[in-house]
Amino acid sequence: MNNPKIADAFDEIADLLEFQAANPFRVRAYRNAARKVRDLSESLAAMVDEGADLTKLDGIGKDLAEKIAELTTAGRTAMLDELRSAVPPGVLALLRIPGLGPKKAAALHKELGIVSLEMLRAACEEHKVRALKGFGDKTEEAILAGIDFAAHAQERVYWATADATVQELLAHLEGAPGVRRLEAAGSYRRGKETVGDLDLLADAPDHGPVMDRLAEFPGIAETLARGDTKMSVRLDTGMQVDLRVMPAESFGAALQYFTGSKEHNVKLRGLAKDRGLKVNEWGVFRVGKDGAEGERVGGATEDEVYTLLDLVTPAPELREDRGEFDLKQAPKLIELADLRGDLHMHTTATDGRASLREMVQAAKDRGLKYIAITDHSQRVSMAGGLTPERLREQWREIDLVRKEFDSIEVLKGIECDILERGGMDLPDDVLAEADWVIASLHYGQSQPRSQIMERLLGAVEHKHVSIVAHPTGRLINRREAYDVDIERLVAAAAAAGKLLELNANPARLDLNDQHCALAKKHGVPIVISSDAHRIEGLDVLRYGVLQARRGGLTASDVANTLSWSELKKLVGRK
DNA sequence: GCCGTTTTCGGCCCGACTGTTTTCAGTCG
Repeated sequence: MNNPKIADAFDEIADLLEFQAANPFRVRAYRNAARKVRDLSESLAAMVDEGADLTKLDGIGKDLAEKIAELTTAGRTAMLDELRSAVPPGVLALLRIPGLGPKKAAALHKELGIVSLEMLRAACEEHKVRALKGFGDKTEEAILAGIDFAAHAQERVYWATADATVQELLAHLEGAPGVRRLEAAGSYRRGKETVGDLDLLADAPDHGPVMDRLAEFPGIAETLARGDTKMSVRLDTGMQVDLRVMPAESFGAALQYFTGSKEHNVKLRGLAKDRGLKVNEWGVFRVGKDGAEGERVGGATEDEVYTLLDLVTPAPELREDRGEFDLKQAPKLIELADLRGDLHMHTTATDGRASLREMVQAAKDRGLKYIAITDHSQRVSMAGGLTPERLREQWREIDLVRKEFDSIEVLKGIECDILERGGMDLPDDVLAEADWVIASLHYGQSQPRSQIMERLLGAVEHKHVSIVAHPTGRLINRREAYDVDIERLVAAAAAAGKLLELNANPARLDLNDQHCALAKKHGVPIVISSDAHRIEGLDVLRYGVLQARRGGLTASDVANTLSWSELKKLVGRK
């Protein structure tokens, strides 16, 4: 059993335990473990095989280590089997309904015997639900409305999609009377690859006008809640937007709090407690001897909050409780302006929509100093992949283009397929002539790990290959990664002096943030590439930069911040 | 269920909002 499956098992255990009203901290232990396992780059199955001490992992104790061993060897754990037999399948679906938590869901199951969304709908329509203690007619109506919502609850959207909505919301709210400051917080501000809902924070003397303004936003489906400081709405797209209106003196504390992540905040508040302080969205407070809230000591800015706890202020992208509390100084993370070249793009020669010259002009317009033209190789027949003859033809065209354009270098590249049986899709003598050779895998994606790794490692060790593109192949929300041993791939790249791509397409973002951190640890340079198939495709680099920042990368960790002549030496091209 | 030079037991972040209640539990983030 692989890491994601183990994480899923722990999450399911947490859900089931919660449903049974188990100790909330025990539930949290399982959720924490699920997250740690998901974040882990090493294969737990391999660690178990090697007899590694899993309790060395943060959040994994004796009990969870045993369950991991059980899951990796037997593919199941007795505890989960027992929980599943105790809770009818379908009951957990109730928890997806907004407003239904474990307590209410358990009451519905216990009192009315409800085991599915369909039964729940019938019970609501027969008004059996409102008769239960703790339920009323409003709850019943909310559940009925929530069933349809839960049935097709949307998944988290790409950061890029969320960004478009955020910009519209901010532009709309800026017009509200009295608004002094406006920020988008939450996972959006942390630059997470997907965003579930939007958190907006406003500094205004009075909450009324700002909330009224939000209510007028075109595309609001309904208002979910509205109080003195907090308002929640749902957009037509299904996305939820939470607005908080806070006074200026609390703005920093509020921004810190609503930026999260949850795990970061839990840790932060624990650290505050150790220091005799309390942190909430209103500020930082001393705690009296009797535990009562004491003097307020700060909270106007985020820096103030962190400084009061003797911490450096981590960039929002780093706030995931993945070591940011140990920072002695804040790293200067990479920025979009640091990128000087783009080394992965397509033209009409294969499946691109813009011609060679159009791509060069568009790249030059965007201030890029060098680009590599990297169309597909012949194996990718659906895209009209290039044979050696057609590739050489394109390179002759590039010779001409080089004379037509100044102030941008155009490199002769290729995105060469790694064949299903292993080996490269073009002969060595052709690859030897290229300035830049990308190796990537498009076919045989469901092969077992051993085969996938043989292909990837073969490419890494190939003398003419510069880099492996979209190394895991995952498509966010759509396709799982190939079965890649990322730890081994990174180690091999380090040994061979090769580079790895961070593909900036919002649907790929491959490598992911944790993989970037792993590459940095091994000293493997990352190249952030657009993989553009049209002119506008060149504009995705910013999403790659966000992902790189989440991995803690600085400009010196990213190879296309170098000039081409520096980068050429790095990859050993003549 | 995890964790620990203050602890191997007793902690484990904190507050807003809603609905169903007459003071609070449940849910959510």
